[in-house]
Amino acid sequence: MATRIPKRRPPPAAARLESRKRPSQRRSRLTVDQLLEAAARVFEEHGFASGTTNRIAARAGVSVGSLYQYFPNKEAVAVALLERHIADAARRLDAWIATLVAEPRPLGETLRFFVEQALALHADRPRLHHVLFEETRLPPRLHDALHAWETRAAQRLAGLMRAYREVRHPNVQVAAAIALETVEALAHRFAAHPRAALPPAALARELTAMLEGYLTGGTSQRGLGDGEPPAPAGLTAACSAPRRRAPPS
Amino acid sequence: MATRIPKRRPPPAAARLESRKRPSQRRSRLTVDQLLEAAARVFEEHGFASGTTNRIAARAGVSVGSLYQYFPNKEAVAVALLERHIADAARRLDAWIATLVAEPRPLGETLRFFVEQALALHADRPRLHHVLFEETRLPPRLHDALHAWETRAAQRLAGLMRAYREVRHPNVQVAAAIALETVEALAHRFAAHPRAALPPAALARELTAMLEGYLTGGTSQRGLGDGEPPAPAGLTAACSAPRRRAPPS
DNA sequence: CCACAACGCGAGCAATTACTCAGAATAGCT
DNA sequence: AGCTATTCTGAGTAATTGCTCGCGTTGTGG
Repeated sequence: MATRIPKRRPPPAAARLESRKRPSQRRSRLTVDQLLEAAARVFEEHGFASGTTNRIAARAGVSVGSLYQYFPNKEAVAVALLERHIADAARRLDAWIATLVAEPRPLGETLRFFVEQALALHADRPRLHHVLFEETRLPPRLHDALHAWETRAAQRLAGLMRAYREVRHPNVQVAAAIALETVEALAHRFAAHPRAALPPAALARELTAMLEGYLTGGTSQRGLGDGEPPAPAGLTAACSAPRRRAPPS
Repeated sequence: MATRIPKRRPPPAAARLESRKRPSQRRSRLTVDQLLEAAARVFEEHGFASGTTNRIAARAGVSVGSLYQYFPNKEAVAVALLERHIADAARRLDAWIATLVAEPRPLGETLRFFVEQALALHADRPRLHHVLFEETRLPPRLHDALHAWETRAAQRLAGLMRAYREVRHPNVQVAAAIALETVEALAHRFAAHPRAALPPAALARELTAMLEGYLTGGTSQRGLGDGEPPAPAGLTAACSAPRRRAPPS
């Protein structure tokens, strides 16, 4: 079949994309929790398309009817899972930013911590991650939530970076956004398909180095206009280039 | 329904994952081409799960029967599309590496070209890309092909980098792999979901700067054992570090 | 022009799935 | 216990889809 979501029954009912019903008794709250955990496992195992609602219900030890009492449709289950994940990530981000603000550490350590946290966050249940983020068609609301999260994270990271004198990038906001996207993108990619040639430790080390170099380098604000021959035959220049932290002469 | 691929009919036929039949007349070769192009469009529009074989056939102006004469199942269509794409990418990579070897350019320009090519490659039909790479369960054969392509690309890039004296990373092979993965990951990410805050031009510029800094910085081969205070307050060191391509002592 | 092979057709089968509904079971209260 | 709202049940329904098969059409070699 295939995700026939807002189709089929125009007059009767099923168009309500909202939550349908909220569990009020303890029993039902437990049911919802079991359903969500079962859904996570089933999606992990079968993917979104083949992760059928019947399978989810069975795995949770309840009947399909119960599932549809709390979720208007299959997509809503995935969305709930996604929201739960986003909330968790946001909580973690806040926590470690608070830590770093409370007791500052050298830039290198901060970045390394950041990279490792991001990698760890994605290394946990990578298949589920993939199913939820890539296979599921997320509704606009979720898109917005994700965007908001990312913006907030970039701003917080920028704020953190501004505290370091070594960070010389001309536009900290942009630099933070790039750094965040880079880490996210690579974490995503390596969680889904680990590369034997680049084990997690090496990845973390290299990525940290790359970010540190990027943030502390004063490069790239010319760009745009390109041109300008940057050294005769593509050589010589190494550290000789004008920008350094402390101009030698 | 849902990708019921190697199921259902054990004795009769349909288990052959190979190509089934090859078109020999001109007419049939045209049919196959039309089918592939139609499949690309249909997958783009509906995703893999809802991109039904009937729809593909209809879009191609032929009947389903004809589709199944050349493809053993739906998945095979996606795989064919994917193989076509990989071949194309490999061809482009070879072409521009040849160009760069023929007439060398400064590192910055080379990197910028590399970044822009990668971004452009993914910016073309991003939705189709996503469907094929993320929504489709690719068979081991394809996985291997992709891995091979990536390895080859990394090696070629490393070879190219070795020609630049400014490239100071202690392990060019690793550096090239990281650079490649980074560009691929970001290209992928931004093709799928462009960020208004980071338009393509800015992304290309920043990414180029980041890579250049990374490749020309001698940082990162200590790491691993961590600890060791990296200079009083995380600064100074830049190109000053001792390691270069050739181990000093 | 003829016979044979390659190719194309498309109704329809069998499987699979999202989702419903009428009633049974349970919890919470007096 | 008795009563009501909440929760759970699961067989059933309509839709949808991958894929087949028997037959018609077109190309090719002689």
